[in-house]
Amino acid sequence: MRSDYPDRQPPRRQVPVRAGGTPAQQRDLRAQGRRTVVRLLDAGLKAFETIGYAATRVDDIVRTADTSHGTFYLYFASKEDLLAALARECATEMEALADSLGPVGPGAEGRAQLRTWVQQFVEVYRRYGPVVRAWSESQVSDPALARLGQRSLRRITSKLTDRIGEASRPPGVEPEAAAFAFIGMLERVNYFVLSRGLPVDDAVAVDTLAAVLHTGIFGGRPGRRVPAGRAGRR
Amino acid sequence: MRSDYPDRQPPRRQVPVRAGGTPAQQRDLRAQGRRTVVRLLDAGLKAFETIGYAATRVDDIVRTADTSHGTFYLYFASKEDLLAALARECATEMEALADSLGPVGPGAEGRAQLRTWVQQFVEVYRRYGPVVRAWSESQVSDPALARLGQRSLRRITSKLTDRIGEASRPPGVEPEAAAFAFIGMLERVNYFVLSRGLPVDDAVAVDTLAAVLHTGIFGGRPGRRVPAGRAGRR
Amino acid sequence: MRSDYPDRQPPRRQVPVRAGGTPAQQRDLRAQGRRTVVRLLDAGLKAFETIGYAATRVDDIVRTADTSHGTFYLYFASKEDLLAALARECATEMEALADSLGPVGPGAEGRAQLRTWVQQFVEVYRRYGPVVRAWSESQVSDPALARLGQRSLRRITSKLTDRIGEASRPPGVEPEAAAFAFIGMLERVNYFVLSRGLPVDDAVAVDTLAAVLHTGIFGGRPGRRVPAGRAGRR
Amino acid sequence: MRSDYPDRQPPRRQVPVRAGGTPAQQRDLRAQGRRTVVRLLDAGLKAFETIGYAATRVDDIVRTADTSHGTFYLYFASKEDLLAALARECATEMEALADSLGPVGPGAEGRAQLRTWVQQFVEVYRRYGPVVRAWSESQVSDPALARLGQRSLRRITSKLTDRIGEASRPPGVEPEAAAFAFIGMLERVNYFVLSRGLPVDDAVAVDTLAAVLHTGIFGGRPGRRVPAGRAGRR
DNA sequence: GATGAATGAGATTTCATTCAT
DNA sequence: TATGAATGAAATCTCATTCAT
Repeated sequence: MRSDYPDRQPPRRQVPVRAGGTPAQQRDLRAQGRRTVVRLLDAGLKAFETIGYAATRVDDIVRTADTSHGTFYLYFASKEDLLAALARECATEMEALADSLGPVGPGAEGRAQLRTWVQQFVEVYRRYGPVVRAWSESQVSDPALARLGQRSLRRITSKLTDRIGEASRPPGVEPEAAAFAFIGMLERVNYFVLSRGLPVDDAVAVDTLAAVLHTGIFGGRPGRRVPAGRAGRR
Repeated sequence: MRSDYPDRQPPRRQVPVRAGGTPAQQRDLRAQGRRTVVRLLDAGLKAFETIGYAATRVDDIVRTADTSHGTFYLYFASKEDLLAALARECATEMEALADSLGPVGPGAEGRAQLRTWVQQFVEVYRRYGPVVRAWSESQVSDPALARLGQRSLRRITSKLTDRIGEASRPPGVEPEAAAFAFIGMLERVNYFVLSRGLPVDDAVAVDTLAAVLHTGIFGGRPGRRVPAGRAGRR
Repeated sequence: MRSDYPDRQPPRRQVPVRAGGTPAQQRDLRAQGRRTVVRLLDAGLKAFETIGYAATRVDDIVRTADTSHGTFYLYFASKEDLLAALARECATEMEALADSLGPVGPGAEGRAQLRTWVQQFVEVYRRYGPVVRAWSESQVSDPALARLGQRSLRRITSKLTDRIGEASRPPGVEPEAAAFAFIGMLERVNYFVLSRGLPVDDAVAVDTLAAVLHTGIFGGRPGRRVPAGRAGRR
Repeated sequence: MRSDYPDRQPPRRQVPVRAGGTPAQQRDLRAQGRRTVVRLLDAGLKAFETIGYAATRVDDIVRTADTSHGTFYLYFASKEDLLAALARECATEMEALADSLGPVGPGAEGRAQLRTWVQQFVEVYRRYGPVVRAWSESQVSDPALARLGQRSLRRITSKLTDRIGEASRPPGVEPEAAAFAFIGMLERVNYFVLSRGLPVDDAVAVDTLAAVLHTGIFGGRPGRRVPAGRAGRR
């Protein structure tokens, strides 16, 4: 068995609004236009994923979307404008996710809830990882976009800070710092697993994350510890 | 009191070798040349810190270093070559740091050792953060440089994996995944604190990180937990 | 008193033919089509007025005309084709105006006639100024259109040259050069007043122009001169 | 005899400062760089002259200056930036010219002075005509540049307004409107003569302008009028 | 050793015009 | 008749790198 937990029904997440960028928002699109927007968004996300935001050329995006440069600029003002459109989608999902986290108790149930939440984070991140990274790196020059990122992060960590504050956490754990540790750990592990080929099974990663967060931050009772040396590397 | 631990004497770290890039290594530099190399390395690091590796132009570097384009190429073959030179410095420090981590016991002493180590990580990261990030993003095209990054990361996580495997960790914590969680959490929190203006005191962040890692990964006994709601947000 | 002259009945000018461009002339339009042509012509004139012919985009025109790119090309072959349509209207009016100038005597009556003519020029220019300017700048690539402009100008100046030649002008005034001075002065002053916000009342400008032209070109007797310093700046 | 006036010694005009655009002003150029700036300014002026500001491509300029696109942007931020550099030169000359106009008396001497001034205007315009025209058309988007144009025009017409106000001008001539008529007439006639191939000899044009301005605006006594019909077209 | 100048390949962006509905 | 979508040629602009002094 790869995971200590049974699979849970993931709550259905609503389809994100696939809106275009600045130029597209100044007129209303018909079906064909909306399809093109979606193709461009998908192509952009894929290119950011594959070669990174900075290295992506508009040319890479339009080639993947099977359209022309002219068309790209019909819907987006620039590469950064497309990133912004994706970022808005991502922010919506991330904030909904943050809002869905309930109190985390110290027992097995709390841990299971945490694990479910981590699992959902993984799913969102699997889609929007490159956006999150371009965002968190100083790679955006548009201040509005940077602010959107700050606000989103703040909103998520603020919710986490509250939940951590409610729990009977280990001594030395300051809630706000812990909130950033929480989200930072999730982000990086997902990045390593998804993009950098960390050879760890998804479910194992989720279990580990949930366990570390629960015990290390929320004061979860670990139960009987694994004796040293058992269940070693891979 | 901001920190649970007394300040410890940070072990003296050796001064890194400030070598130039490929062109500089093919001849031997006099004092003036060596000074120019150092100015360029510092300027590069600063620029990467401020505007990110991808957005940094050679022009930004030479302006900060108060020198010229021509001079830059006298010592470095390219922007990436300068990154590589910084990366070699960084790798040296990071690997030395990895090697310095001894076994981490479940008691107060283990936790103190962990905290010292985290503190040292913070110091190295404060200097080389931008290099680490450029490295971890898919922002390098030189395979040798990419390999250097992979190797360094692997060497650190492998050491961490060993130390985690030795400890009697909480159930669900798989050592290798936990090693990545460990390093990822450190990296991101430092990034947030140093570059993104996370309003958390350094010492508090270090305490929190040490506490989470010790309890959540190394099976540290937390002692009496902080009751819920106490010592809340800032 | 703002003007030295009573208002005169401006002679009724016929409504210009609002024909479309090349594509429109190859079929016959129904009422709806004709309305669209008029909307496009007006929108074009307005855009040329506001941002200049060169800077005007087809998009500016169709947005103002509240129609689409596709529709534009249903009636005009290009932006220049629309300019040509406006230019034909303008040429018709300008040449009719030129033909309407009778001999200008040196007395008060000659001056009044001149003033009336200047007034009519103002009215035509108020409408077609941007066309005249696009025309006079080397901004047209269509040779036929350029020729139309040359011919119109020539026809007007030739008429003026004749009228000036008939008059007993001041020494040094060569009729043809004076004709260009005449029309150039009118054009620029109107441009300054209408487009560049020259803070001079219309009637005052017309009076001044008529006075300068009459005395300076047609040898008009000024009567008693205004003593220096009187009726100074605004 | 082509002109009614003997040639006068034109007052030596100082060489204009040939400064580069925004990028060039942020560093100091050496001799080679300054030479390149001059080549680009000259090439730009020539291209604006030949094909008009709007139609000129940066490519036309660099081809004439025998250099590369890259070099162009080393010294100018854009085509408009080069226009601005030329405009600053032009404004300097025009304002100096405006300042040099003394009181214009009604006799032969006043007329001669006016003629000399007109002659100098012709010379400046011969050089900067295209700049003046690009300026006066709504062809600039940079507000600072537009303001420079307004200010220059205002400064010139304000000086002219004063001089006209001092003179005992014909009735109906309002000084400020007349100042615009003055400058507008000069500008357009020069434009027709220089760029549109008006077949009038330079000196004849200058004579005519001086005569019209002197008699029509400054109340100059024309002396014996030329009888109608004499000295007709060409 | 140092520098400013120059380059040109390649990226971004614009926009007149055509097309499919 | 009308339209929004699409196109691609051509323009603008950037910037790592080389060169001449």
